Amino acid sequence: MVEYSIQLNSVFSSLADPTRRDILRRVARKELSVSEIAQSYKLTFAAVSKHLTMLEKARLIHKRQEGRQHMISLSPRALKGAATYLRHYDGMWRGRLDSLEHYLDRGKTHVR
Amino acid sequence: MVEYSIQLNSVFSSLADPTRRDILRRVARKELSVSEIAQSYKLTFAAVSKHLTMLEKARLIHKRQEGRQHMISLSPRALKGAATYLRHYDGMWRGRLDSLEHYLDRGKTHVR
DNA sequence: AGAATATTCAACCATTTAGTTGAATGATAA
DNA sequence: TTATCATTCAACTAAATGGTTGAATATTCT
Repeated sequence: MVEYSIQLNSVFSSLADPTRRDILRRVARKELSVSEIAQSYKLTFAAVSKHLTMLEKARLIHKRQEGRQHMISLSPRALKGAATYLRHYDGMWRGRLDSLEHYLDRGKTHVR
Repeated sequence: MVEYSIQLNSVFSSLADPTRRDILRRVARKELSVSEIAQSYKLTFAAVSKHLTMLEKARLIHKRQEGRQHMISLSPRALKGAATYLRHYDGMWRGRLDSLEHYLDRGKTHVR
């Protein structure tokens, strides 16, 4: 709430669902139609369509219409924001990492 | 659903909430008690406590008890999984990026 | 025009989430 | 022991999520 980037909300909630992550993985390799995507899951067409709507709102995919088919491709710009966010924490698991010493220090202060 | 990592679910849903991201940012700088954290938000104590429970389940924070206070610190191991996931897509926004040429190519195939 | 194909919309349901309030637990201080 | 402080639990509500089914829309084929 004290934070700048509202986009991270939709990007991270999109990534929180395994079906959506799987869709991203697949359209990253190759542009696919909605039908081609939907066939891979035990879900209804409508359910997959909803997932795609979410991914599109988060700007993680791009949808273009080709005849009666809607072709989906990855639009990785938004992912970059999330990656940048996480990279921010990169130093943390190198420096004061959850290493053995870390836990040993924890132990000490805990006894205090 | 076709996917390996179940942990990514809880990590990404944790990151989807701006309050939780803000908590992470703050405890990354300095270990803080639950009270100290809660004071910064207009939420009730209980609400913040719930956020912390979520972050702990996602293994993004570590909670240790010191007297009657519970001290919270960042536990960045889990974030690494998310970062690794995103790094997977790193090449994408360098190579076939949403650049001008990309859209021009799109235009061509679209006409076909 | 009519049929078939591809996708979305609308209405609904169950579950989860984010919040509240008030009581309960646990630890320290008087 | 009693009071106080720090935190959580329980019960509740409103909204969001992830799913369904069936109708609606848009495009292409005959």
